[in-house]
Amino acid sequence: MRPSRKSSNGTTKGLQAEREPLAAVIGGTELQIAYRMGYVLNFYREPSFRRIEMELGLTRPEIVTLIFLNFREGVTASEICEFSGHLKANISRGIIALEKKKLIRRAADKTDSRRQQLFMTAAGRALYARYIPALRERERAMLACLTRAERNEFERLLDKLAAHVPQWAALDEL
Amino acid sequence: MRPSRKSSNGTTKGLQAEREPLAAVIGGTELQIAYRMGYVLNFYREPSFRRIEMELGLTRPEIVTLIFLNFREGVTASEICEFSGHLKANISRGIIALEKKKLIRRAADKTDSRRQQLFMTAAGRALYARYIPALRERERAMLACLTRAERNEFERLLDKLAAHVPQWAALDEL
DNA sequence: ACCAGAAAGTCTCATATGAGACCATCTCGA
DNA sequence: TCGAGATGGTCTCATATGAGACTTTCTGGT
Repeated sequence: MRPSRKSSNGTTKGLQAEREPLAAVIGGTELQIAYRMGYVLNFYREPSFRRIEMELGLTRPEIVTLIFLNFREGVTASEICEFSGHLKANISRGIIALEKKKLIRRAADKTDSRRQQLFMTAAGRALYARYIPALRERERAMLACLTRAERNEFERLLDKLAAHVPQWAALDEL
Repeated sequence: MRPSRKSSNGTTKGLQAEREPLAAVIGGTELQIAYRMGYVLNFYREPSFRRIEMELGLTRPEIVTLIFLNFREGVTASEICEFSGHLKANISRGIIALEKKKLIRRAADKTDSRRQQLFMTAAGRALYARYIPALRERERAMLACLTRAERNEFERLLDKLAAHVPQWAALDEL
């Protein structure tokens, strides 16, 4: 499932109500919780990411790579894959592109010459600084309807869910 | 951000621990809550969807369209866009493909000849029945680590977030 | 010390997707 | 009643993506 549009023309009117209360539609599918997570997340993430893609000429793997590098320099491509969920082919392409644009640089890992550690350049840091505020602000807006206590609880539950991902993510039968 | 791989070879070992506790990485980016939502959701959604894509030869818009139709017949393309987050061009293509495969049928809306209402065929229902159990089961697995009370609370918070989406989703400045 | 298999990263190919133009129909105000 | 603009849906084009083959390097068991 991919994100959401403003009806593709500029309004979000359709969301407000009209023929059915929103809740009726949202809760309608069988996958209640998963669907809602996707619904909220899509509206948060997609418009911002698309904007970054268009205005700064970055692909998603590139955007995500810079986010990870900002968090910790020296990270490798496969670590980014592991935690971003992008396919390694795409992260690889993104890294090549980022290096070409001088936004990151690579250094062979001394202990394992297959790996290459990644580092931001000043230009990379500058570009990152141009798009991250909007993402932060939009996250804030998304959560604004929750009380502080609710937000804390929501985060706690998400942490718990995230910590348990390894227990079921590998179950391909599902 | 798109989903997650099993390191691309078949194991999920990298997730378990190794160089850093998972939590350190997960919580590392600035966008704590948004990132975690994406992380969990990706591991839930992507493997299942990819499997459906490959085994049943459906695209994502097609999968989603069948899910919506199962919930309510007679829905139109733009309604599916509105709540699924897919672009209308893609839903349109999906609908055309689904009709070609005889999984749905279309009927012009009498009151507005631009719109066309969509209905599942028996074959569509049968195909839907083939993939939905795995999605349900995987959602169950994802939530299994929560107590019943936590799950209820999580759902309540998601509902609240979803209900407030219209208040900020349109803010393009963000 | 060796070899089978795993892991990191790159590449190719086919395809699904995003952007946006386009057409037809509808709506609403003057 | 007319015309401007909104809306539903389709199409085209360029591009990002998924699948998976491939190379090189590392690892663990014998």
